[in-house]
Amino acid sequence: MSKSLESGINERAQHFLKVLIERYIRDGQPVGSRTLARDAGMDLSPATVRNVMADLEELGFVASPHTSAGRIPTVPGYRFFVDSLISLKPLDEPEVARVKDELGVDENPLSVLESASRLLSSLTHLAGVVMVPRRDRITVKQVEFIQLSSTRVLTVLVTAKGEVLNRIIETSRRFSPAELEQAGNYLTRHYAGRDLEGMRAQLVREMEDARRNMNTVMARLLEMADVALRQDDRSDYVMAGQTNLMDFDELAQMDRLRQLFNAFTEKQEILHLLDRSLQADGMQIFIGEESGYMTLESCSVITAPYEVDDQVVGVLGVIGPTRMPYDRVIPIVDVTARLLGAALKTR
Amino acid sequence: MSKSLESGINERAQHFLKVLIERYIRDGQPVGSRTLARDAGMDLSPATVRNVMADLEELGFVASPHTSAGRIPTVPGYRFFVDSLISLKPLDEPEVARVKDELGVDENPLSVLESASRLLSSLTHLAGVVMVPRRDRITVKQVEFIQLSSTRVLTVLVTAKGEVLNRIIETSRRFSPAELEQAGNYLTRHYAGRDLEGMRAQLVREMEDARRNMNTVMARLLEMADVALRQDDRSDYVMAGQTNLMDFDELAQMDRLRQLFNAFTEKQEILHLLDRSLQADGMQIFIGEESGYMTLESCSVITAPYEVDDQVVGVLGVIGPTRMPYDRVIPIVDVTARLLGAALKTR
DNA sequence: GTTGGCACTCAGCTTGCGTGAGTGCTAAAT
DNA sequence: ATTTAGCACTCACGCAAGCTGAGTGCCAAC
Repeated sequence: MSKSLESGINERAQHFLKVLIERYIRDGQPVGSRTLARDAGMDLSPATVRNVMADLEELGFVASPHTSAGRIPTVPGYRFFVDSLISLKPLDEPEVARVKDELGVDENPLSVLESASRLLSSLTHLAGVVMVPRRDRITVKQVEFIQLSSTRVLTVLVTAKGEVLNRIIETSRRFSPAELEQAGNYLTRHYAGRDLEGMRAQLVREMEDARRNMNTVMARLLEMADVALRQDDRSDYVMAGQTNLMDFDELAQMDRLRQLFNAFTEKQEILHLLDRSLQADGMQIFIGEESGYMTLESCSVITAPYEVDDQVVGVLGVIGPTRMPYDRVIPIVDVTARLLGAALKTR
Repeated sequence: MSKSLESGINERAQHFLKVLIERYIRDGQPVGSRTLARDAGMDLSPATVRNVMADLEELGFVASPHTSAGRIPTVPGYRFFVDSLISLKPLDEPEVARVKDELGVDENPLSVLESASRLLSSLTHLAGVVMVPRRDRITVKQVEFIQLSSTRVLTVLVTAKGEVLNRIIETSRRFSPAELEQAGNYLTRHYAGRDLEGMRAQLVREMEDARRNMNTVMARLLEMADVALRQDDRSDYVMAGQTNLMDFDELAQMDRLRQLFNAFTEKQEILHLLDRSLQADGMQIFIGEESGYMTLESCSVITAPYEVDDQVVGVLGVIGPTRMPYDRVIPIVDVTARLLGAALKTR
């Protein structure tokens, strides 16, 4: 209607939106024109602010829960805020030190992940989540085969970091212990230092060779190894601080909370979301309904990928109510992701 | 005071208490004299019932939340009820069949446990919990040692059921692959079929022998094996249906719920309780504060040990509000424990 | 020992009222 | 043309009053 509207959202309106959202995030109350006029520090009267608010409401950035309530941000409002208005509050030195420290102490890779999710939840007072690294980028140091029964063979993969992966495979034919040992030694000798994916590719090539040279025993053994490597442990995550979410009154209704906690134990929905974030590299922010899951209604999810040796191997993040302190949370997720990557680096 | 009181609690009073508790469990409302008079089916007037109630209150079996409210059971009331008054409602055929069925389908021992806890929670609408079996009673079929580095050896124990246990041990001395293989073969040959405990006992004896005969290499190897077997995986449990507990209004306050869910993720408190139940064999019922944990205030826990080949290897049970249908839940826990034992039996 | 009657209690619901925070609109001021 | 003051209006929320119903304890009669 008015000319200033046609040109979209002007400087001043943006400033008001920013202040409004910051205020709302701080104390969870709808923000009225009086308060906002004071907070914005621009020496304007509440009446003027009301005009601006009306514009912002028209544009869909804010809404009022009822006629005489003041305004709260909408999802598009938050979106615009995090995309264009936010001033991030980086962690201070002691905090960074703490993250480094707590990620450093442990040997066992799994408990490093657990520390990370505990850190995320305790720094943000939200729920922290860390996807376990994809294994196919992990380097293998040693391969052993152990006969379990006439048709079952246990494959033991030892990773460079000293983790041990077990895989049981059914074989069509019985192998002698000597053959198995030989196969293990062969793989260890020729493949050590490669990641699973690399091993698999190489294996396929050698299988061709063996078949051409009519070395059927070798071909069979390689085939078996291929099956073992192909078995992808389906992805998983570790989580901490779920109960933090009980403190937010926007999630205080039992049915909402129940849905949410069910999603946490079912895992697949969260896992799917994490996987999407893994594809789209870089930090991801899902605000409210944006994630597309009913269970995460009125929740926001912030994720960041973490990399080991310049390879993205997983994502981590936090889950909390839409009304969360993005300016603090985003740097926390970011830093944790970086430092987790560093902590997982081959020692 | 009155003559009937001195002689403790008489037949009729017991009947009233039973009916009252059944009624209260059914619909969660304090039970008044009028209702109780009707329910008890003894053709007595409310006034008479009131007299009896006054006696029961004096004895501490019931209490009234406020002056004009009717009575609800106290913890001692529930206690007396489950010890002396309860009429259990056994599962019907289809239900037993369902339990058998769902415990039977899976191969993997861990997912059998998960099925069990899911079953418990879905049959009772409470939270189901299953402790993972103690390993030291489990029979070992095969032992292998794999050199990881100069001082680290991976022990692979294959159980009779095809489970694989990994243990990494630090050794004081370097062993050759041949020595390790020999040791593995030796243990597999001489110890296969025994449980971990049995192996450990035998091992100690042979170590003595070896030392006497100055066979130091053998002594060292046996020592190493001893370390591997001694490593107890600390106990753990699987749980299902936690969110069921959100439906009970006696647990609907956020702080209570939060404490409870924290206890579920912390694990040690629950674990300790399960362990106590494991010591005291037979079914255990902890009502409200009886368990001694603040976090389980106004919760009851019902556990039963499950056995494989006449050996108690673990416990399972349910956690729910004090006001739970004990008459249904007790048989469910009982049957599930029996059938889980059967499902885990060596095939 | 059992019962009816009676006075009493008290949680919970409804109703009405006042208050305060906030709005939109209009007309005047800058 | 923007900003502001003023005004009427809306509505959640809190509070007190009042009513109702379920229930009790006690007493006197059966």
